[in-house]
Amino acid sequence: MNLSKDEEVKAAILEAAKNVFQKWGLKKTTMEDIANEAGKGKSTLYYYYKSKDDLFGELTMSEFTIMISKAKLAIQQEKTAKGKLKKYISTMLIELKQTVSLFPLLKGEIKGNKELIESLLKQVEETEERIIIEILKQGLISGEFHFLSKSDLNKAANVIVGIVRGLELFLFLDNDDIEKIEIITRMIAEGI
Amino acid sequence: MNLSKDEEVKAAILEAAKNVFQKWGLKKTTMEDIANEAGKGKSTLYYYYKSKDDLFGELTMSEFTIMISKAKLAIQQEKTAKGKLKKYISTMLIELKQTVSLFPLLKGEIKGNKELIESLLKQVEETEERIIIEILKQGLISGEFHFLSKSDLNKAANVIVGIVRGLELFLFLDNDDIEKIEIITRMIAEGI
DNA sequence: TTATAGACTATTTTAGTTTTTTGGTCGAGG
DNA sequence: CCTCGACCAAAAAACTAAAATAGTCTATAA
Repeated sequence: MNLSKDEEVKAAILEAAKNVFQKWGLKKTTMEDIANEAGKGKSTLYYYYKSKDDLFGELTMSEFTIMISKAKLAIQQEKTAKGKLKKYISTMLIELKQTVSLFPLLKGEIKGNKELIESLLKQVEETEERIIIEILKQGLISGEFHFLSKSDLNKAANVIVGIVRGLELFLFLDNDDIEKIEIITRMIAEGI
Repeated sequence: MNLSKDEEVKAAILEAAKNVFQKWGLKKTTMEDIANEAGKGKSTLYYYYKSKDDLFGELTMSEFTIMISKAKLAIQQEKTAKGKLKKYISTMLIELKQTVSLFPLLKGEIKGNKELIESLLKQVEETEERIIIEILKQGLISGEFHFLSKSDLNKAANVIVGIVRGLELFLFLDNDDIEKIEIITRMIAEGI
């Protein structure tokens, strides 16, 4: 049961990091701030995470994983591919703003360690594309998508990720502006 | 005829500015660089532009105006609202990357003078929205847009600008990747 | 052995100062 | 009316010393 205990502490540290990031912003929080918030010594953090970058990376991916879980859950409750696509997009639009480390990353606000940043962005994009590809495949089989051809599938997924990313970052959505989200999802799924 | 001559020199200075911006990047070019490129004395620049910000602003809007002219020209050649919308989007996607000052501005790479930046962005967004609203109105009248209602018109235009902005900035389009652009425009106009 | 923390070090950031560059003005002159 | 060289004040870059911070090592308790 030691593994489980270990994971528990790691999660608690991530939670503490999330709290202080929210309070002070990413750039202004130190490892000691995180340690204090977690009620641990600073060196203890290094027992669980080999570097600050490592901790940041795991926090970011944890936030992303949670978002993806919510999206997948929402998708499951939809039968049609169009419904799934709509749910996916609206979930991502709503949830991303709640994240403290993923959102700044996608906005390009994070500076140091280009390799880490690139790797995180790559993982995120690939995961998103994979999910959308699955949805598109289903729609292709069911014949829901009138204008999508099999050969365009990957490119279409890539385009949709780009569209959603743009909307996430450039559309000022007041806390769930349901109307706008409805317009967006309908436009993509059904056309204007 | 002095006004015309005046405009000519102003345009030549903007052209010089564009050249050096392209060579050194916005941040690294000075008024003297621009003056040298234009073959003028630095103070002469100040006879035509009252400040560096003023010059930057006029260059940016000049690039934007050229883009908009191209888009409008392309739109004129289309009969249907859907056709116009497609042309508008593809023109903007292709042309923006060619700009040396508007593109960095939209990417958020420009730092100083918040007011100027905000004012430029506002002008750009409003102009884009106005054009799209006109197209949408036509489509509404002709009944081309199956899912668009009159009350959604402004929000829909806002959403489309957001979508296009996202694609401009996040989709890596190799010199006119016609296929992707076709997918994008079709997706927005016709749905998937 | 596992988990923790305190003391320590090496590296990075920051704050403060000096020097250089640059935006902008002025008056002279073609 | 248009252009420029000389000039100035303000901003930026370069440099440095001091402080903050990331990361390590060792001791210790469970």
